[in-house]
Amino acid sequence: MDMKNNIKRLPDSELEIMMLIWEAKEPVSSAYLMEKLQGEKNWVATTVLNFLARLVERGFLRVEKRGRINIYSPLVLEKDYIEIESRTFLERLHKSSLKSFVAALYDGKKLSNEDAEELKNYIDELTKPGKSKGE
Amino acid sequence: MDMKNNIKRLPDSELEIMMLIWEAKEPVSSAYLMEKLQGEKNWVATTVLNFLARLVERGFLRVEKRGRINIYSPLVLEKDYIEIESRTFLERLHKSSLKSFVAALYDGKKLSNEDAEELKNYIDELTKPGKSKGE
DNA sequence: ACAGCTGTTCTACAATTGTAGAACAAGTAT
DNA sequence: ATACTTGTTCTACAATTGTAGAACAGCTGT
Repeated sequence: MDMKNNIKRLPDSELEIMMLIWEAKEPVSSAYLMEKLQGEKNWVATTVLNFLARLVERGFLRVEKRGRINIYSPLVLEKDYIEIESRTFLERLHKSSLKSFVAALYDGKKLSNEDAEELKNYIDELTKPGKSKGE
Repeated sequence: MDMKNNIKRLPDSELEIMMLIWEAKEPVSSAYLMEKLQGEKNWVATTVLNFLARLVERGFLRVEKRGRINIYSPLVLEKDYIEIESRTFLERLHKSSLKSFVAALYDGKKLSNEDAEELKNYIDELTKPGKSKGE
């Protein structure tokens, strides 16, 4: 119940692997990952396998041998990891100001008015009284 | 005019230094930085000086010798760096969905209703027709 | 002019990360 | 049973990052 606290930031490559595994919604084999990485990254098998091994060491993955092949499943929840990373990112680069974050994107023209609208509606939902999520 | 394109992500420590320099709004000495880092980090002088040297190599800082001491000024705009990092972060962890980002913070209870309100008002401003900044 | 002091630059080194060859082990085909 | 194939584990190594001692250079006080 405090496993969530010692989640440490992952290096880029390992995060990329984790994202694919989380996305899969179920335990995956390295073959599945190689498949998904087609075109994207041109990592040879051992490279990917090494990242997977490191993720296991870090406690991010659990590996289960099914015959000769390895099946990996996440031990850290995507939600938890993303939440922590998002918070620390906001803290480090925006002094925890979400407004500053949004402003940065908007200034860079990377946030369209449509995105802004969507977000506004979403926030409206969140802040609508009576709508207290969690229970 | 394309210096902005080869901005590369900084390692944590160097970013921390850059943030202080940007915040200063004017060229600073290493002494000033040591001052600011008091309590925060317990880096000895050479450590900080080394980070500064690396930032100069990377093209993030310009150094000007004033007598025996070094005065550093940013060559990369805070705005540009933050914008790029924010965009890539959103891309990598949230598939570019700002809504997903906000949801992560809110779920983690790290986004208070006040913050949400503030952001909503801000977005209202942004999307208010006629208010097209930039031209 | 000389000895100290102090900011700067060089050099060093361990840990981490990206990347992959070498070696190995467990099925598979014959 | 034997050789082949193929996923896995070991080992390796260069580049990057965090961290700082050693050496150096320019004031400063006497």
